[in-house]
Amino acid sequence: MNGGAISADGAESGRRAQAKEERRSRIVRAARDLIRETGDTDLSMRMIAKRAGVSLTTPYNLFGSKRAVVLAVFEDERDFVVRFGRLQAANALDRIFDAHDLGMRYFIEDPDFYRTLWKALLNTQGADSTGLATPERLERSRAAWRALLEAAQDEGLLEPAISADLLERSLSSFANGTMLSWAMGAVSTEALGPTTALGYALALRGAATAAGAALLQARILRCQAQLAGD
Amino acid sequence: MNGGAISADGAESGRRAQAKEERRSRIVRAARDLIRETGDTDLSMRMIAKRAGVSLTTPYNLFGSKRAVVLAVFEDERDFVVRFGRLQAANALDRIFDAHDLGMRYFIEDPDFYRTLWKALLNTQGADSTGLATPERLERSRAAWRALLEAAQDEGLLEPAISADLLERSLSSFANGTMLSWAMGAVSTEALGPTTALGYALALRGAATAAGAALLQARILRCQAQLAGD
DNA sequence: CAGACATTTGGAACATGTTCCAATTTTCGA
DNA sequence: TCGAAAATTGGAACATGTTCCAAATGTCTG
Repeated sequence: MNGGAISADGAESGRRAQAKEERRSRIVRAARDLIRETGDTDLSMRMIAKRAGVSLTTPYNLFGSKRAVVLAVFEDERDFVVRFGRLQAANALDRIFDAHDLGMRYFIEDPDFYRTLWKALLNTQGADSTGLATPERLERSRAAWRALLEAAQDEGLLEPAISADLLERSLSSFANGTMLSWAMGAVSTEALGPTTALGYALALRGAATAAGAALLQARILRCQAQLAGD
Repeated sequence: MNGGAISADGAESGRRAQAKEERRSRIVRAARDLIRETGDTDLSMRMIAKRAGVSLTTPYNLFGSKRAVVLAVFEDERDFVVRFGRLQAANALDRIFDAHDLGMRYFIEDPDFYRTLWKALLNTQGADSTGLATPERLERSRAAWRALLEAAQDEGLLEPAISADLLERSLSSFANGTMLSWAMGAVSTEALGPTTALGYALALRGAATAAGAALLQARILRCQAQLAGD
């Protein structure tokens, strides 16, 4: 029944599975290129299929919906969590903002591309509506952030009485809200970085010890100054 | 050229304008009723038009797009800013959370309705993509929040060094992000209130004076306790 | 090698948002 | 009251996401 062996890392190696995998990535690449070249326009399933050299029904077999294809493009572009561990900053709070910078860089360096992606991901016509990331991806990312927050607690910069889990949720909600405004055009690309950083700093300072609060106060004022030049 | 006189409050009184106004509200009402009765299903322009007793093209003449119709439904339901001024709480911070409760109540009391509305508003297919509110509405609401924040500064609960305008933006982004998660199903309706309140409290505490921080700390722990029962 | 199986393929079909158009109705100004 | 202007109307049309189907293609198992 199960064609082909399954190797250690879960990748199937049968010829059938391999061909399927190749079709998958051809579709993802086609979608990515179309967005890169034409933005929103021509990002239709018929176009994607034509570009990928497959039939219109194939993306539906492999992904299920247009939204799922776009989500695959999104996650394909972001090897975010991988670089997450390599943050060098001295204290945990600075590492948090370095991580934030890391994440923001994608959007700032390629705004048109990611804006299109985001807008497409917001379309929740289908019943499933799997959020803005694959469950596994989401969990990995959340765990990484939680680790940073817990480190900050261990270093005595954040109050241990405030749940790192809930704090992570708050930061993530804040980021999503700002991205939403950005995708809709209410926040400019230049303001995106400082705006999210300010929100992070405020929320973190709300959970900070005296030592942490001092560090964050400086950052808040810096973000404010950046945003003042508008 | 301009048919009919224009009365003081901007409402036109000519027969033509009156008929148009009535068609407008018939369409909005039809859309509202359809959402109430069937949720997402059957919320098509053809259905709305049929229910409103107008032709399919009329909503496009009067509103421009389906999204604009839904936005009109949304704003029709929320006389939010009106009740905003009548908040009684002793200190400005409590008034902020009362206002927050006021706003949340809509969503919590009628989750299906508002979830559908939100999901429809997220669809930014058209080029215009006017955000989540009419510009005038948005500005009125922002001004009301700003006033509350400035009152808190005047009462010595929030630091005056932190811009009330930017703080308002942060709170609003946070609310939008949480609503987004809620609309997509990642946050339950029961958790919606405490989750947004927690985010507000954290961000406000990040901008608070010592006096304000103490008040907010208590609220943060209360929200946390509410969310722990999951 | 041959048959069983899994997938892809074309193609049609459906509902949808949106636009265009000519014909019609309704209102307004003189 | 009459003609001009401003809508609405009905209908068709288009592109889209999505689903369905029978036929074809390729792959695995015995």
